[in-house]
Amino acid sequence: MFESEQKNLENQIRQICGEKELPFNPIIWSWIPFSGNWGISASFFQLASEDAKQRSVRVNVPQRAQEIAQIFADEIALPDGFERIEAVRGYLNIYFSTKIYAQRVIDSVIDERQDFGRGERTGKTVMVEFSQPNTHKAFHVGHLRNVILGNSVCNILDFAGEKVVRTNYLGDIGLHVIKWLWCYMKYHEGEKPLGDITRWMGDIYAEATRRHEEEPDAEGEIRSLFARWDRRDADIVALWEETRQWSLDGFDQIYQQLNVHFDHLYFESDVEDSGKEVVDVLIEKGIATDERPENAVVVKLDELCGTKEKYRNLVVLRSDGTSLYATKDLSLAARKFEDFNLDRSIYVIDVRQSLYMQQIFKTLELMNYPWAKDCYHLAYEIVNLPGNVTMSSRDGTVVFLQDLIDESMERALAIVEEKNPSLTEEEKTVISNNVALGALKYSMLSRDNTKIVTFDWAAALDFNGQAAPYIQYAAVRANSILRKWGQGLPGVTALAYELTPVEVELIDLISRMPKEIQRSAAEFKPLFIANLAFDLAQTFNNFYRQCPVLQAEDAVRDYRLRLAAAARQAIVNCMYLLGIETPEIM
RNA sequence: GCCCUCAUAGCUCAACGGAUAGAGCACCGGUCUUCUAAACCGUAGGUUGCAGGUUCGAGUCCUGCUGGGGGCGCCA
Repeated sequence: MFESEQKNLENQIRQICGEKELPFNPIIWSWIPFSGNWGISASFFQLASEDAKQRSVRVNVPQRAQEIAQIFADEIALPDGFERIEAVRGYLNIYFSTKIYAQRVIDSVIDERQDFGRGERTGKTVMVEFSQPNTHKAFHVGHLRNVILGNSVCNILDFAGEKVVRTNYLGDIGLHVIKWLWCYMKYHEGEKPLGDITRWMGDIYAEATRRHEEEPDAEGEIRSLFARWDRRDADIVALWEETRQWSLDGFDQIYQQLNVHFDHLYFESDVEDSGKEVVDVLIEKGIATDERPENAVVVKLDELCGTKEKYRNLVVLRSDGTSLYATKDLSLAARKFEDFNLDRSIYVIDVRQSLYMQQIFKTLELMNYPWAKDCYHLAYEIVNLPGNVTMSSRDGTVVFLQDLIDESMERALAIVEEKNPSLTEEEKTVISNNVALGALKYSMLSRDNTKIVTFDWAAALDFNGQAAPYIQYAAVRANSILRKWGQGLPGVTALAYELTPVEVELIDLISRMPKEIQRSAAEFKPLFIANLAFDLAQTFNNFYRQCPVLQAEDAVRDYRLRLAAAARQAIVNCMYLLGIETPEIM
């Protein structure tokens, strides 16, 4: 928000460096880290160190940095909007005139509302592929992190200025589907899903797996069904299409609950044939080695790249000529760029597939696709159970998504009933929905992508502390002041009193939002936004306690009303980026 | 064997290579006659796994080690 002022200061520093024959480095501005001090800061240790090297003298760097900082503190002509400049221990601290900047921050939030924090359009298009569920299977908590992370990253990239294509890639073919069809035809012929479709589909899949192990004839029956599928027997294809649609409807139910949408869907079945064509090309170009029928078709990456045990070998086609995940991924990658003229292609896939992703990207590079370098694997750690146990449907350890949501909603509802019994049933439902899902999402987004999330019921259902409900509640409190005020927000109000430290801190935090969004987008880390949202909420709660709004004299009241509105908006915007809704009341 | 990743307060986690390593939970004690107490305040808690290195400066970067997790040709 302070770019032009920063530029001005940088230019002055550059000029002074010239005059004093000092080397010039690009200035890295950061916030003054002491609460209650609002302004920007830069350090001059590096400059001092380089200066000494250039002149081949030994200096005490911190001391010299302080001297240099002092030079700038003396020479710089403060631009409008700054009230103080000082050199402190090698740092140059430049303090905002709160009068001017506080107002600029508040005014622009109120003016831009839900767009506050948006970056300039970059004109770039980025595709984010996430979720990637298998049809005919269940959806459990292990799948949740991907959806929540992918969705949030999409929101953030969009807000940061890119055009985002939200894409899902559905595993609608393969052995798991045949197994499901086999079990359905044999034991559930004619049945149709009711209610929780995905659960129903998942139950049949679990049954199929069990029967497959238990029944001696199963293996043969499944194999012959696979053969019929391979021939594209009309009745099998018809059943596949019908049952696949059930799964898709079930996923829609889930995505709707999670408030996640996709702009485009790809299906494995769509890229299977084209994938085999890609493999032919690979063989033709000598990139892939065809060792059929004894062995598979393999891209020997280490051999081709001259690396040792780095990329290993990528199998791109089975020895019987059927396709693999890699077969399809290779053609899908190209198709994405053709279909949407992308600048970048992001894959949100868990960290266990890191090597595989590198293999795919490397193979694309060997095929000389110029966009191969624009593919990026956004790896995240998985969700485990306590004791570092990975959820597995085989072991029956999975926590079904719907169970979690239901339980969470129930608890949230009980708390709303207790805190606010006078609300209508509809209001209570909306609130418990926002609170329950918010808590769930926040718990996954507020830790780094590289950290394993340990799922346990108590933690998932804990609405206290650094969690979404705390943040939502802060926004609700702000809203409550505004509602009680009962009139439109006062117009632009000049600051007519000395801001208290907590007010300055709150405004400071609000002003950081645009930068945090850019940083978060650059690193694909919703965590930064999650942290900012919490800081905002915490500071707002302090403000709420320390600074009376409606009781204050008119000028103060008007200013604080606007500040409360701005703080609320900033919190709501952060939460939106996390895919979390903030209720009006709770 | 090779590669990736994680290790910070009792627990769960933060901390753009910078100033005094911070929150939450849990524990103990306090705060509703004032805009919703789903809140706030206070006390306590640390050799950032170990050893080197780079740097003016390292929880952060590099190397090695220890320990946990993951991955390494016909699963997705």
